[in-house]
Amino acid sequence: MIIRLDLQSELPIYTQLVHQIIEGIADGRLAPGEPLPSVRSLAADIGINLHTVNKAYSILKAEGFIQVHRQKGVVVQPGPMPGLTEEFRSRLKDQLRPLAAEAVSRGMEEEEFFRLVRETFGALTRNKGEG
Amino acid sequence: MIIRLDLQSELPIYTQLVHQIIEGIADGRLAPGEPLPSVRSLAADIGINLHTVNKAYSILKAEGFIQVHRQKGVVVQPGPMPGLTEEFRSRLKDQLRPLAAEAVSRGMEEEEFFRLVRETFGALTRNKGEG
Amino acid sequence: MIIRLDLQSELPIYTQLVHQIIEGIADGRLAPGEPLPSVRSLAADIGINLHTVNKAYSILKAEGFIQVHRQKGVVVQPGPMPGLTEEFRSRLKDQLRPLAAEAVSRGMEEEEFFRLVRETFGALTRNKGEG
Amino acid sequence: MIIRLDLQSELPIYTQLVHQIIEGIADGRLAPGEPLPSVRSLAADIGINLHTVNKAYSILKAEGFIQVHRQKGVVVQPGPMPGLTEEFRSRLKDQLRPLAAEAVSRGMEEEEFFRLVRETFGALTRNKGEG
DNA sequence: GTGGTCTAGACCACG
DNA sequence: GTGGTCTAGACCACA
Repeated sequence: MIIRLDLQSELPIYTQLVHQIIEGIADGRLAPGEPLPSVRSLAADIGINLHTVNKAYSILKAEGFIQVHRQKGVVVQPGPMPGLTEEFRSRLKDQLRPLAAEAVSRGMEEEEFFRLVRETFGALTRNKGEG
Repeated sequence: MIIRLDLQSELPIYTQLVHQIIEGIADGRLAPGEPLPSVRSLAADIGINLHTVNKAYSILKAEGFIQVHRQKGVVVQPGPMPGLTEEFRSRLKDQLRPLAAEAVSRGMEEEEFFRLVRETFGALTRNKGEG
Repeated sequence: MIIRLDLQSELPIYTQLVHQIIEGIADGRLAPGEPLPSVRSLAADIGINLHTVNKAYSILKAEGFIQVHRQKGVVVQPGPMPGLTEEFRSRLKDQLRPLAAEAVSRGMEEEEFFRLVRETFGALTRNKGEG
Repeated sequence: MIIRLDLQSELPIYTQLVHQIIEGIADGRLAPGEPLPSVRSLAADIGINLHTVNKAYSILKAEGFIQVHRQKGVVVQPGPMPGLTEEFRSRLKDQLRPLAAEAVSRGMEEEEFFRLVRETFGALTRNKGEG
């Protein structure tokens, strides 16, 4: 999978990495059980330190998106993905609120906001399973 | 306006402050031209550092959401609010993507995601102008 | 609080640190809301790297035993401590099992095993609140 | 005997194997003098590396829980099992302490802790000799 | 001054 | 070869 990083971004590299991998899982480019590159090789590939990759993997592991097998490697969670907990729904709403608020205060109509959301969501599910 | 801060949040306090004020503008609790508390009084009210309030106001001013007059104080932008630039649309999509991706990975249906977005957006516009 | 580390132990240093701090909370030497040393000063005090302390603090934070305030410092959880989840009970039993099994296979009587457990547990609660 | 392994566990596989066999001895499923599968067959049965089984057997042999004969194979210690050394008592207490401490911090009552210990211990001795 | 992030490089346990 | 741990040292955002 191709990883796109913006080293100038305000977002930490490991966060971008987490996002990219979750995105890969969401749109089907990363299938359950599929192996991920080792921390070393991924770090070398994208030109960052191995510890940064490690941190991203640790987060994904803690959240249940990937599994780390002892001294073997890393795979996309083959079993059930982390589910729709209330904690997640709550976090999602907390993160949507400032986005919606800025859109509203800039004068964005409900219609356009929904269109943007639909596009974003649709782009993930459209190709699902083809990857 | 009541400001809610989470001092343990990963989000910097000044960012939370920026969000809260934009939210206030979005839902109408803060009307154009309405005066905001001075840096000093707001800092004292919510028990945070002067610099923190200052940084939040600076960002809001730079983005055009408020005006800062040397003597007269701080007011919500009385003229045209910052508009729907392509830069904003692009940023909005970039920020929506990881949220949508995690929702999809966790098995959220399009329907529920839209419902959450609608709720969040609606909560802002429902009371608009009444505040 | 005095931290005792065994650098030769099979247990990672950060794990020992986590244990020591939880022990301090359990026996009352560390009261809710009490500040903990900064990562730098603690690392210097006990002669280890700041990252190792950081990892211990991160784990304690993730589990809810401490709070990390932005750019201020670290305090023992002032509110409700992490509770008695089923996940914890399950983990506790999983960790007790091999201990009990080795004791049994070495011929330890139930009576002595319980006595050891009672001593260990009692040593924590005996001085509670005097710390 | 059925061996249960968790390949995602933080515990090394060989440690899990050691635990399982000691547990088998403790609860009577493995009687003194009873033959154990060869390194090769056990490794094949549970689908792990030869070296891993070998390491587990080496530890069990070093501690005195099993005997390894060049040709005759591996048997559960037919003579006296490793006994209740002070070294073991000390290790046991060191391993119980962090468990008790976390339980106390999480607000577990002495009563429930003992109940869990009793259940765990009892589960081993209840069926002893029947296996 | 605080924690957060990132880099670089090392050694070890594991399988 | 893999991830896990530890060290050392640097820069930054935050308050």
